[in-house]
Amino acid sequence: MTTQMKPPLDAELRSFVGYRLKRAMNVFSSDLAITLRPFDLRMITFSTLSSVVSNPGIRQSQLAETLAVERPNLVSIVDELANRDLIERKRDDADRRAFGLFATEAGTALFQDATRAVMQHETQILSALSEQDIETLTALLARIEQAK
Amino acid sequence: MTTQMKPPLDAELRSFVGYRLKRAMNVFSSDLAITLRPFDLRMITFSTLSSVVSNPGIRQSQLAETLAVERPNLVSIVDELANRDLIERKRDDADRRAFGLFATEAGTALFQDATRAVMQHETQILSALSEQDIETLTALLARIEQAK
DNA sequence: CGACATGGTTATGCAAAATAACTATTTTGT
DNA sequence: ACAAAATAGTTATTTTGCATAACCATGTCG
Repeated sequence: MTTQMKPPLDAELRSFVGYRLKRAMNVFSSDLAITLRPFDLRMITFSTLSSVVSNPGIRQSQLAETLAVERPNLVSIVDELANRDLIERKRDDADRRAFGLFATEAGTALFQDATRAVMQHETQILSALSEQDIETLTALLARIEQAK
Repeated sequence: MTTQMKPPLDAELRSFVGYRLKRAMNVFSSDLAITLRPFDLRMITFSTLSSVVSNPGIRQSQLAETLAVERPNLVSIVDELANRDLIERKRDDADRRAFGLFATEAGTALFQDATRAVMQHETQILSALSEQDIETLTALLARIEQAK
């Protein structure tokens, strides 16, 4: 007698790439949240910190644009990081409406530690994929993103 | 003079697959939401309807498990579809705690129309990818999902 | 100078997602 | 057979993410 494998209840949905994308994303992000918890960071605060570390002096409006976050929502995110002295708002003398954002030493250090953890997380969750697979995946995702 | 391409402000983040995944997912899902609007369906109600059409008699608890939705949150989703007479709750005589869910004729019809639209949407948003690419992507996403 | 645009903020609303606690029914263990 | 535990569904509540409108301060342009 052959082993009869009954199809999952979402078999039809699995024919949609969008559904697969969402499922993979859920696994990935809930797992990543756990990785970031020890640093008291969420995905969005990690992303924000990353962009500030890599782009000293970046403005909130640029950040909002970059991370696809509404400006009003970015305020509390920046507040949170600033209150923890991980980043600083410095008034821009040339345009006194704007702030330049800068990571503090503590912010840079935390970011480096968190980055190591995130990289470890990625290699762990992607352990079933080869380097080549990951490049392929990245390229395919980029093409979807550009399809906008 | 060579054209100088300055790196995007999220260049570092783009080295993370998780970030790419999220960005691609955002494009995909906000676009899909527009596709579903004419049918007055959201991603989750479409998914629910799909599972009910494909699995007549499925229970809410199975549905919640399948779609990775908390049971309490599924109640209002099922309510919504039931109020629109797209699905029906029928008491299970064998286990009178449970309901079996069934799509009505109208529900099945709407689902078929919506499915056509979603399939069209997918071919459109994935138009830059070959059949082979899509299969590859699907397989890679499945492996991430299983990495749980 | 006055009109308009831009950077940041506040307030607010809405929907998604999670948790606790409850009723009704079924299953389990002795 | 019966008490205890488990399961199906529900209600109520909270938290969070995401979006919009309206506002202040500053800068730009006619």
